[in-house]
Amino acid sequence: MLTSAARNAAIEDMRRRCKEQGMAFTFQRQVIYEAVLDSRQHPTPENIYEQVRGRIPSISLGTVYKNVKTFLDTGLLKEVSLHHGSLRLEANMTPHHHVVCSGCKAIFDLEETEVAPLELGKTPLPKGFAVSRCSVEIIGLCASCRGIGASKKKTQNNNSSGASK
Amino acid sequence: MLTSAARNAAIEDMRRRCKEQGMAFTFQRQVIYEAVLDSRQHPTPENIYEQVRGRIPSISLGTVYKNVKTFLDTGLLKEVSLHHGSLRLEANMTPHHHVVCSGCKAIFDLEETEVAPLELGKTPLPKGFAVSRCSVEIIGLCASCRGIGASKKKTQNNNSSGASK
DNA sequence: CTAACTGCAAAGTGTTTGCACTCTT
DNA sequence: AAGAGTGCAAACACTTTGCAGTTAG
Repeated sequence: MLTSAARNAAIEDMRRRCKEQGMAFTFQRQVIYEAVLDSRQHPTPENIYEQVRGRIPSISLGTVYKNVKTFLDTGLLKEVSLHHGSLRLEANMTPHHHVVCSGCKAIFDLEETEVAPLELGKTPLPKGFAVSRCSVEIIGLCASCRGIGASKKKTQNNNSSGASK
Repeated sequence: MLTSAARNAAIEDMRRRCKEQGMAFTFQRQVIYEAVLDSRQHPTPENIYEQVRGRIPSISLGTVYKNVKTFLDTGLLKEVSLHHGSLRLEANMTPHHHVVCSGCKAIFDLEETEVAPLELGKTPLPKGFAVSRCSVEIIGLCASCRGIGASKKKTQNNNSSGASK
């Protein structure tokens, strides 16, 4: 939960960033941003749309998408998973961890034993939550994405299933 | 990488499972499964399709999807991320971890301090990989998904952005 | 006043489904 | 032979794009 002060600070910060980047501070943008801020569950664009419609009935889903994208580029919002958009599969059924490149979305495996085991002893889980497994994601940039310039390059995973066969 | 023996064992295991569940062991299935097995990068259905076409030019993308789904249900394959399908957003830009329910896809946040810090000292990362952050995902079933029967219920995240506002 | 933003609708991807034909068992 | 699986195409869901009208600065 966000304190009222922290919430206001976040909104103020957003207004400032809009100014800085020469983007208009519209009511729609404020309400969309607040919707994510206030959301306990990490919302989908559709969720945001539904919530925002409560305050701006005329808003369109397209506007939500456009602004969400703008916010992601600006660093005002973050996406929870780097792997939405398309299903990624694996045949390795033994528990293991992943190293993922935020540039090209490549995923490298790590044996479970290669990462020090997690200590969940003092971790406050939601009431009634039954843990089945823990997975660690080490996020960063792979060698080649660093090479081509560590920018937001969309080198996009050319993953032709690698050196398979 | 998979040793030839392990690969054969996996394929044999797959054949056995097909028998067990009364599903036909078709050439398409074998080749699709092998494509994932051989893939270093975690492939998308499209990646699999491309690779399989090398051996079965007449295969259709629909067949790949159908069989991938079957394999997921059977436990022969696993999906890397629980959050493909739709973008999930957050405004919390400070590093933190997630508790995710594999039933309803709900995501709960954990402060970074609530999980014991990771030790990456002896972790062998891919050459040249620059870590930017680590995120822990604690996967399991939330109280309500356990309640309704801990099966593969598709209660689907009704996430109306929670008690916001 | 001008550039940027909004709403709407049409176009794109990624994925699922229905159906006739074919193949495993 | 019978049921399951395949290929094809149409249908869907999620996201992006183009455009004319509107608004912030």
